[in-house]
Amino acid sequence: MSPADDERAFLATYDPTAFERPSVSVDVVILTADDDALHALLVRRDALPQRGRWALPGGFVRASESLEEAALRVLNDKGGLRDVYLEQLYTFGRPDRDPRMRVLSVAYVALVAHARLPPLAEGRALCTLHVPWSGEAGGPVMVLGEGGRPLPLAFDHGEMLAMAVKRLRGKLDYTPIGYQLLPPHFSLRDLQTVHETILGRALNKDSFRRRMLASGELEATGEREQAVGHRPAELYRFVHRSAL
Amino acid sequence: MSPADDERAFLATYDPTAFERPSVSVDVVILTADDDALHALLVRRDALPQRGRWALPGGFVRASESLEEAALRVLNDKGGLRDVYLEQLYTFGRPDRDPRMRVLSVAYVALVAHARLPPLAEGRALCTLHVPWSGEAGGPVMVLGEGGRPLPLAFDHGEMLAMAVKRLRGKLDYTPIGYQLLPPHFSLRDLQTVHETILGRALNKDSFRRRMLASGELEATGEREQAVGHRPAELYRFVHRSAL
DNA sequence: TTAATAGTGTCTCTGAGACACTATGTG
DNA sequence: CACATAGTGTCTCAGAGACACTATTAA
Repeated sequence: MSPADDERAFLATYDPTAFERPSVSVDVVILTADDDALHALLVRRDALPQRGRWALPGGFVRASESLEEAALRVLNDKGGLRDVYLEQLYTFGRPDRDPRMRVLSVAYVALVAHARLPPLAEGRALCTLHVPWSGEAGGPVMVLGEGGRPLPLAFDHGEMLAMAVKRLRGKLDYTPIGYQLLPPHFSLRDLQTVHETILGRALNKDSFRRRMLASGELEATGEREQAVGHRPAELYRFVHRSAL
Repeated sequence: MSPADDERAFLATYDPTAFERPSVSVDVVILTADDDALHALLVRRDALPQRGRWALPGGFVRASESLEEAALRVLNDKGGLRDVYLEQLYTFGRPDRDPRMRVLSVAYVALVAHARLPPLAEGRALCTLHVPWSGEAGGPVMVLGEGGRPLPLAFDHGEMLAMAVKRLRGKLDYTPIGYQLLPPHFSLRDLQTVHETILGRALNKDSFRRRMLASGELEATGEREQAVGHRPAELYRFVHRSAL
């Protein structure tokens, strides 16, 4: 019998139920920047468990789809979002993280320009993130709702939000990823504000300009800001570096 | 009925089989540096599927254990290793990545000093990694066995190895994580060699020394190298920074 | 004209690379 | 002694911060 026949014969008799299997979901941290603050799209749970608490949009992974496809589906179904930056974050697997049963959750981060967010359906909200630590130290984050009150988060979704911010801060050191949170054309000031919002600290204007322009990833569009009460800034777009 | 009662009543009637569930495994990239090269501990599969190919040590996640506990169990059972650096890497979930059934795999990276590796059991090997790309560009890696011949890898384990190297290279820019691959006391030359091995390029000696000593994470032990044919280097140990 | 921000030119400071020089072990 | 590598002192260069100065728009 050839090795290929071996494989076929084996697979025909294999029992896939021999090991206990957990449920697997994806949860997506959908981040936006506006008004000098980071916001995340959260969904109020109206089903048990954890009814009334706020959760990241998520869903169970279907048998035929990859993890990333599941995350894209969640983005589309729960946020009405397509073609956004999406990156796998971390997989959470504490046995007791969901009281119903064993559920692993693969967390993703998505970045969306504020203007691209469709109107929010009932039970959804853009909640403001408060990050009380600097750099990539990590730690808990607080999420404020409409009235500025802290919102109770479901499951370990607070951890996921915190890790998303941490990851983003790390990436910003070597990637101008902030443009994912801006419209296609933006001023350098806009970009700096986004970076400052993510990092939670002020940046040096001159140095920021120099770094961004030297990166070769920005291209002047020739357009300028409209109707601002001062000298309008030139608008730039992002271009992907040809080779490094 | 109180919210807490609601939760209890709900959980009592919840059907955990309502969604299809994949199997979940952990695979651990156990890395070591020796002879100016990175090595990974691989296991030759003698069961189907993919019999004869080389795989990362791994195992299915049990119902009662967290992902990290599963990875620690794999380290102990398949590598005889305890108290090593361990970090979650990425979760691989292509629906067809295992021909038996849907298996998600949460990959971990472990770093082990070469001297701490116990003798290898039958069917295990320390295989040399060849990384044909520089920086964090990413790309495929080649794994060489005893005779220097490329080994066929099982499933998507080549991707896991490549991502482990990529992650490690990224971390090295801001963490002297290389000490995890060295004995407790080591010379600066040893540390530099490890960093060069991981990065795949030569580093400036003076600058490396300055950076390491300035980081505040190294402490001179007062000991020196023994029986080298030249001036012996001072040995250092790592200390965890108190505050940043 | 004034207010406000965009954008530039330049000085300084710091960290990395380069390199020469000294120190200290073995044979 | 020669030799090899550890470790230091110092020059140069590049990038970041600081800051003053010019440019350009709306009101």
